[in-house]
Amino acid sequence: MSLACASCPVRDSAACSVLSDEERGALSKAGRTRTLKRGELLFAAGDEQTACATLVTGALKVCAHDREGHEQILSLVHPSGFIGEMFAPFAHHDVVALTDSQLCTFARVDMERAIEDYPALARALLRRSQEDLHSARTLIELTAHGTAEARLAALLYDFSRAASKSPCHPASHFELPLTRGELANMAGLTIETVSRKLGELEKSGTIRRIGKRGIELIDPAHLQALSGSAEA
Amino acid sequence: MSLACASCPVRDSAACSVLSDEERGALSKAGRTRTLKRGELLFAAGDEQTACATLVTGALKVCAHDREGHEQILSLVHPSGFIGEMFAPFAHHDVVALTDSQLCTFARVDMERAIEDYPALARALLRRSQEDLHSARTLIELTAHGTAEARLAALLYDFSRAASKSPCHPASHFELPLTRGELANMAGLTIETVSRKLGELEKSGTIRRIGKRGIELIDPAHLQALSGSAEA
DNA sequence: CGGTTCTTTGAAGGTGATCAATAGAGGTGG
DNA sequence: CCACCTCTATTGATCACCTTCAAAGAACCG
Repeated sequence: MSLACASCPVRDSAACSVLSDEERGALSKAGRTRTLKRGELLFAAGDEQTACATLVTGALKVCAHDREGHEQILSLVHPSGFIGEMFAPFAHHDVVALTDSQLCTFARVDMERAIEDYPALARALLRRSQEDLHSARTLIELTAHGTAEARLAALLYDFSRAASKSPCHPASHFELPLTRGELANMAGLTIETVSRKLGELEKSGTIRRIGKRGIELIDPAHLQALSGSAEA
Repeated sequence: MSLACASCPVRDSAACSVLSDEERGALSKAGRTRTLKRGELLFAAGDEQTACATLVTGALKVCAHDREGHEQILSLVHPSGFIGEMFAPFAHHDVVALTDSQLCTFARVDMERAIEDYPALARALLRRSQEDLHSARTLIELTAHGTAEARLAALLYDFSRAASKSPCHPASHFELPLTRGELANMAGLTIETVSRKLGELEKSGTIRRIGKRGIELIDPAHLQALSGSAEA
């Protein structure tokens, strides 16, 4: 294997985990590892020769830009996530590293062939795509309604669950992969409002800020209540 | 064939269009047609025995509800669209008919079997799922930023393109499948603001309202300019 | 025609955006 | 090691926009 699949941290969770060792070995020959530093661009909107990739370590954001250059974050990608618009003639969005990251990249033609050769891979990608769809809809739910406080609470609660290993219980401490500006962007607010509301959440004893990026959940139930979410 | 595939209006565009006639015939034996009247529920959030469906005629909305009962529209489904969370243990969202609709429904187990038996179907659903993902992200882009006018303009422009047969040029006249309240919901605004802004768009000569649901685009370029979108 | 629902229009108030300045963190080079 | 610079975050004051509350008008259906 040209890629270090044997020691890959996402070998049991990425899309390729459904392949047998031989199949995975064959696919890995077509792939290339790549490392990105924080802020580096993986794919650019408009690229015609788009590739796909599985994120191994780090974090990415998928974002659009309006014609005035304002950025809108559409999705975050965590390890074992798959990125790539395999059926579009060109990439619609930029993909940027939020932190230093490692990936497996594949040329589009190779991935197309792999999907035809390995039906299980197509099913795995279908499953992943539907999960991405669900995440996108969750983000719609967060940003469409409610006050600034509710949106921020919902976003933080969502992140705390993403950071947790158990799917239901939120992590009590986590590091935001985002700057304040990116947080504001996702919540549809301004930096200043986010800063103020975080301060209020801290004063009310709901969270505690640790350094610039760290968040400790002191009262997760209250955070969830503020978010107005319908989850149990 | 138990379903009228031969005369189905979406036989060349739905996911099942990738199947051969015999394959489609076999699948259709497992499916059932269903008609819904405006407002009827197809799937309810929390349903454990979820099914899937292809929309043949009409229009659907996918929506979530927060604990106070407020609805949030997450997606619209047009004919040939596929609905169903095939990998989730239960449905996350309600699916409701916006107008009288016809569908082909399939039990989950039958669709799972079909995906395994017909790899081309899995690929078709993957493609469709990625398109749905792109639509969801477009909606995020619409609702996250900009003024009320920009959001409404973007939404209307999006609908006009969906109503058009040619993928790029907007339809000059179309019927909204949504009430004012649903429009407001999708744009993240109130009914009153939508009503006011529609009035302003009409006074400025950008659109014309025809009856309660009809919209005529008088100045599509201006509408697009107001939307702040990055499209060419 | 009366009832219900949806839409339009009006006036007041609040929430978050904007503008502006300060403070802190991280990095580089002297 | 510290000075310096840049980038990010916090805090404050003002204002505009949208929401909220309220009522009247229009469409639909019995």
